[in-house]
Amino acid sequence: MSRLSAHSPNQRTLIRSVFAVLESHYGYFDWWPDTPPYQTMLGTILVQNTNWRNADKALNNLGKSANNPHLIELLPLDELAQKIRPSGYFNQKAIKLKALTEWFKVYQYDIKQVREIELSTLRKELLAIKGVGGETADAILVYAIGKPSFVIDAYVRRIFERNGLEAPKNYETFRLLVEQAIPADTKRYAFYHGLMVEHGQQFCNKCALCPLVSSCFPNILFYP
DNA sequence: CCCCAGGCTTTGC
DNA sequence: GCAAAGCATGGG
Repeated sequence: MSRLSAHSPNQRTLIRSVFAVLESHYGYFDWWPDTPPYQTMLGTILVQNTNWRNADKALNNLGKSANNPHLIELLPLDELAQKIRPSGYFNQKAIKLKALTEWFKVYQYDIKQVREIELSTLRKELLAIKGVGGETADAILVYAIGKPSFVIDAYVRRIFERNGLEAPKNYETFRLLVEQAIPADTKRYAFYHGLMVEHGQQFCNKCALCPLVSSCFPNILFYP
């Protein structure tokens, strides 16, 4: 299979085509729907390098605290760690949840105040939080805050690489590339990332090729 | 027993 | 600036 190198003129076309194929196959769905913003933020930390099943167990263990930053603030660190045990790395993640909550407190735990802030400013603030890297920051931005920042995760990388894209190794470079290929829109960014996860989870991660898209690849590569 | 899952920070070169 | 180690549980 031929690969499109970085800065190839067809690079963005390939990206758009992959999304188009997935969208036509799976149709629209509302991914991560109706989850309260604070709980969504906690979820982005808890799911780091684990599966959603384990992250969800941790959220359930938190009970009402999962959507109440005041309760998380009052919860002793070691108790918090024990509750989130199923998500793995629980000692580190407990510290991360505390740090994230401290950041939220600056805005009086009010998501509306957060949404007043400009995207680039918020992104810098989030990246400054201990335990929040690029992917987590973008997930918080798009799913909890509602800003158009595209999440680059293992699924996005894997699927694009298997479909001929020479994906930038650097996170920021990759994110900007995808964002240049798609109009900035929160709902669309959320949905397209959801498509990647949906598709990635339906196929064996060890497969050399991604069955659905690779079979469509000959038809979409040279599509204008 | 092995490997993997929607990362991030720290350390060492 | 990049590679490697460390963090830890649950499921196949």
